[in-house]
Amino acid sequence: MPELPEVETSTRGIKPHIQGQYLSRMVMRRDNLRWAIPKDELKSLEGERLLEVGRRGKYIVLRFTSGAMLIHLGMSGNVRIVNAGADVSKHDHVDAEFTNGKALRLHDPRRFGCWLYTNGPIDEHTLIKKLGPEPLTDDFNLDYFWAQSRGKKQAVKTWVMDSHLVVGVGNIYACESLFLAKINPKAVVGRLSKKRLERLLHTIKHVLAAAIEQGGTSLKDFVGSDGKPGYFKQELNVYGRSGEACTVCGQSVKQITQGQRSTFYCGECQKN
DNA sequence: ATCGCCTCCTGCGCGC
DNA sequence: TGCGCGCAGGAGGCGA
Repeated sequence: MPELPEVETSTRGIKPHIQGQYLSRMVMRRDNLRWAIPKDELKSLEGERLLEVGRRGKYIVLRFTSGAMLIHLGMSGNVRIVNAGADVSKHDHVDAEFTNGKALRLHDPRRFGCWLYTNGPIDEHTLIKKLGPEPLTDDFNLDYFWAQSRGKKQAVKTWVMDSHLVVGVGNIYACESLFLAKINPKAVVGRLSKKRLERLLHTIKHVLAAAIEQGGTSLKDFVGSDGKPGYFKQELNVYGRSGEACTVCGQSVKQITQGQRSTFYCGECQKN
């Protein structure tokens, strides 16, 4: 589902409605998503003020006075602002209701997402502390990217999708970044030149920034927090275009499988 | 340490 | 119309 631009768009969308508000009630309609929902801990935040709505990687972070909530949308999740108590549809698993009458609602058919609690420093949470740098910050730079690449025998496509290397590069943006950098997704990371890694670094930043600018990619499940779809899909060069003409050279776009995920690329533009 | 495979789950589009 | 199949935006965990 959502890749980083979608999560960022969601975060920005929900923020003005709930940041600074007081949590009135947690409504949890299931016991678990990917992991158990820590109901008692989440309920312990009722009455507290939501100090900040933020994002780390693909986690939406809601920071309260004595603890925080970490929300991940998995493959099929979305969050939106509804009126507290609004009609519930299938797969609306959790609502966080606020005293202004609004609620943050998580909808996630496949339930690969999660809604967790932590009362320690957010950066030290088990799932957060191992995450790589944010792609749009200077922490994600050529020195780092180059150093991480040396000695790696992995294919570059699966490597850039590892959130421990850099967060936020999902299947769509990995394919699109490699296309724009003219690098074959099967290329072995440790054998890529610094020049090519520099190009990839820049295309990743560019593609993610452009996607955020446009409100995320609109595929099946993604709906922004205001209910409007994103508009990036029309700009995709290779993702989901198997058999169609490459936008640059006209050759048929190829589809292969890497790490149990589909990879789309142009055999002509991305020869090596 | 590194890598690749498996897994969680529902929904949708396709071919028959 | 119905059924079975394959595939879908993530990523932790495991075994080799």
